[in-house]
Amino acid sequence: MSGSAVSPDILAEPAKEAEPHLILVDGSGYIFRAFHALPPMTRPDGVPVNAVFGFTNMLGQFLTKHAGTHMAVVFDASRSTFRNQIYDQYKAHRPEAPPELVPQFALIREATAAFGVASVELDQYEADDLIAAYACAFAANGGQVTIVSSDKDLMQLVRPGIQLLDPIKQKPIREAEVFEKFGVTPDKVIDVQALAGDSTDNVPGVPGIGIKTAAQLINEYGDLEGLLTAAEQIKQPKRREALIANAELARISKKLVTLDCDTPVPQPIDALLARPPEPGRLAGFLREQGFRSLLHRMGLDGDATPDTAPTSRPRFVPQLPESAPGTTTEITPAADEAAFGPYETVVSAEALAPFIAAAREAGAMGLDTETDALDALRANLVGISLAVGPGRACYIPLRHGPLPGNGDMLQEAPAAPPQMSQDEAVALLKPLLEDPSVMKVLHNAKYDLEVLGRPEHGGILVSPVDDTMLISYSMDAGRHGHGMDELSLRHLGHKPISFDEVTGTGRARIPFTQVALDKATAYAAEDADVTLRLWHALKPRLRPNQALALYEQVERRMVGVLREMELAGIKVDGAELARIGEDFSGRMVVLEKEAQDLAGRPFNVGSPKQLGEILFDEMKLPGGKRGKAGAWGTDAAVLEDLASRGHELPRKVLDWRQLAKLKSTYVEALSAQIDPRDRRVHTDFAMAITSTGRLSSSEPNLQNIPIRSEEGARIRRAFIAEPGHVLLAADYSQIELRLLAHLADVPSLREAFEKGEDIHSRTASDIFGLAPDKVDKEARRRAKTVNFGIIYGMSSFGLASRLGIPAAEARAIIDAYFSRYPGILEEMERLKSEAREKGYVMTPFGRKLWIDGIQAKEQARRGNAERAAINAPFQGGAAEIIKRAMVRMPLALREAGLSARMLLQVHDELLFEVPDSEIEATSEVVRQVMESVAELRVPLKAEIGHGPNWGVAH
DNA sequence: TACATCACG
DNA sequence: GACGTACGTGATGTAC
Repeated sequence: MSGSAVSPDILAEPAKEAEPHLILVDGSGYIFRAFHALPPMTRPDGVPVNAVFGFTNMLGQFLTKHAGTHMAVVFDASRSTFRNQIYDQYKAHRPEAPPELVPQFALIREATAAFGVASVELDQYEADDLIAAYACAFAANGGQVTIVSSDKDLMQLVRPGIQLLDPIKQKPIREAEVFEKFGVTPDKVIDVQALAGDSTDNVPGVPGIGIKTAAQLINEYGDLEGLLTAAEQIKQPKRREALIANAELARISKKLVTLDCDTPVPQPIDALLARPPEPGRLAGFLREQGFRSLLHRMGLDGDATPDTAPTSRPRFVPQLPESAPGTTTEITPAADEAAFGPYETVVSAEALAPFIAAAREAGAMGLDTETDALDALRANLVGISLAVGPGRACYIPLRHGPLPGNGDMLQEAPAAPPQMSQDEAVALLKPLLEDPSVMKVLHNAKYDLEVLGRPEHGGILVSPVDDTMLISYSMDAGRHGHGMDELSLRHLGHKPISFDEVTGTGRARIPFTQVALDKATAYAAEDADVTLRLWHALKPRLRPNQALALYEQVERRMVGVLREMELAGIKVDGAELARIGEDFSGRMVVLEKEAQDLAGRPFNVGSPKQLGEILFDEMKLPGGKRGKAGAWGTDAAVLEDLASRGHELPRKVLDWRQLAKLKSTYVEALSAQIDPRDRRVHTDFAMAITSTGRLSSSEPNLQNIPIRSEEGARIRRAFIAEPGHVLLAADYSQIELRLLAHLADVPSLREAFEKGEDIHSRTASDIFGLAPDKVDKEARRRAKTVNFGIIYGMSSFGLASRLGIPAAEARAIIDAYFSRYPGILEEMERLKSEAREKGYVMTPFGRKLWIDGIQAKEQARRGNAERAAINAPFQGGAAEIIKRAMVRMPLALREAGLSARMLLQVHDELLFEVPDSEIEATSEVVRQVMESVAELRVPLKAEIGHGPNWGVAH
């Protein structure tokens, strides 16, 4: 694909997306623990529910702390399994399930579903067998697997990619822990169990041999068969006799304890994809069971949980309501209020080791990188900071140079301070940063992951990752900014040292490489410390705010997807841009001269102020309006109006402005952004800027490349595909209007979308009372304006000014619209009152969007907020849909064996670079993913085109 | 640095 | 009776 023609150090890395992670919960373990740990409880109707309560509580707790890309709770389906055919005594003395537990099994499956988690079970197989099958398959495909169980029988599955998590101790069980328990490596566990047997499961084993002896024998003879073959030579007579006499029993035992990776599975792995919880279903379930305390604890018992005051901190949810008062897991004051610094500057492996050990011990760490630029694709790594607990953080400088200013011309050049080499630091840190059992917490992870993933920085693929910026954004979009300093002040009551304080500003700013190590450490280590503390403060809020699924399944997965897109960039034909620029320059010279001749004097055509004075003071043209600064308004609408009245000057200025805009922004600035290494431009997608859930794009902004005018389209045609490739553009058709038809459930609009009709023509027919074949261009144009205006909360005044018609006429059109489309007016009113009462509105997928100013006393400000509230669910819902498509796209393409790269997202459009031979297949995969990503009352439709450049693809 | 303007969805 | 009037972004040039 196109990568072959570009610089390998940028693009050589294969597409890697958010790390697949499967969590398998051993349901039976949870159930029996809950049942025996809790006193009897019944619902009002007498159904026993203590196990249901305990299970629900434990699963809820678990989900506040863990999430994977895939997840399932695995249950035992029946008492009788294939093992009873091998050995009829297997688990024979297990008592029947207590009668009070029996009716709870079904409710527990219901609870699982209410959390949006898959249940898995299969007749004739134990949960352990299914766990083995899924774990093996998932790990074999390169995924990470966590099995939540304390069942030692599962320890045989531990290997790279598969670990156990003890649900009681919350402790990972890996090879070291298995060895501690069985005295052998995980792959030999079944041989040890075959010899030692298991009285609780009635696995016979060899009498007289326990785990210790078994481990010793297996380590000596390799495996069970090796041992049985050599049994004759064993010195101890008793042991020898026992082994010879019970060889067959040992073989049967091995079969009983062996978990077969080839066990049939009842559902494909895809069915285990972590799903968003269904809004209301969990609350409904909890209410049905009468679990009021859980409703409350999960924040499902009323309206929005108000944000905490700026300096107070959210608390962890107590682990169990039954635990004695005061024994909850709230942050202790000591840990909570640890000082921010002093921090350690680490310049040796010896000094780094305790931090690495502490990170592994804690299972989570804060991470931050310092660089010498903001552009992640060019920046050099200057240092790394780690945090392992509140106040426990360090900075590892790597590329700090000598301090400026203290060099003496007569002496030798000043030396750089002693530091670890990057190679040494990477060698020590890479295993930790890639360790699936240690959570790495970053703020704006995309940036650091881009820096650390570059080959010259060790190609570190940090995983797993949490991002405090995205955690905050998932809950609080529109409410405030999500920069670290702001969140620290808001949630930790602490103002971190600012970057400007460390490097200076303006001309005096020095690169981070020139910052003295003590200052650099105070700043950098604090950022890692703050990040980790923010994680502790914010992550537990996700579930009670119903934002966990959004974060885990959408926002967090977008990090890797966007990283790949930014890395890929898009090729721009610089020579073509230069030709366009020449053409525009020549025409601007002519227009400028003509404008000045018409004005009667020279003036700066680019100055709205001078233009206003000429038009309204000197030429005395009518219709001038002053802006808030007292200057005449001269924007395009004003100039168009003047031009339509026959004045020549405004047209010249309009034409000049268009060319000036295109030339400065899209010819000159864009050309300067082309990376000489690959002749591509690499944008930076901001994930937590907008108030609606949209992305934004900057440096350069590739979401506002011209298209509407012919001059603009020339620019777009300078975005090209590599040789042998095309650009493929896929647009969601009318996505916001589809959301309107869905949300307000408008019959006529729904029908038009079902039938694939032109929606604006349908609206024209409906509101102007025209037969479908009588709808002309003008009627359609007006209907289109109304359709979009509705989504923006437009008033009759606004419609009148857009259409150039009297306000009364506009009023009549809007009235016709609302009466012909019942439900829309109600929906608009509902959104306004929801915003007023709760402070936020919701997208159809459950993202809360906070509306700033909705309570304002000033009518103007409040009006703005009300229109924002009306628009937010549509804009935000559309953003949600395309993000879901984006996180599914890389896997879908890979599974289809396609090498297309996703390059850009422009709100309702995805742009791909596709090998010529894969155009058709890619189109189908893209269409399938985009159209199936949400189930609305109307179909989703993607329109797809392709060509050698972006203009043609569209 | 604030404002006006205009490129996009 | 006055007020303001279609949502969301980012980049540029002018003027202060």
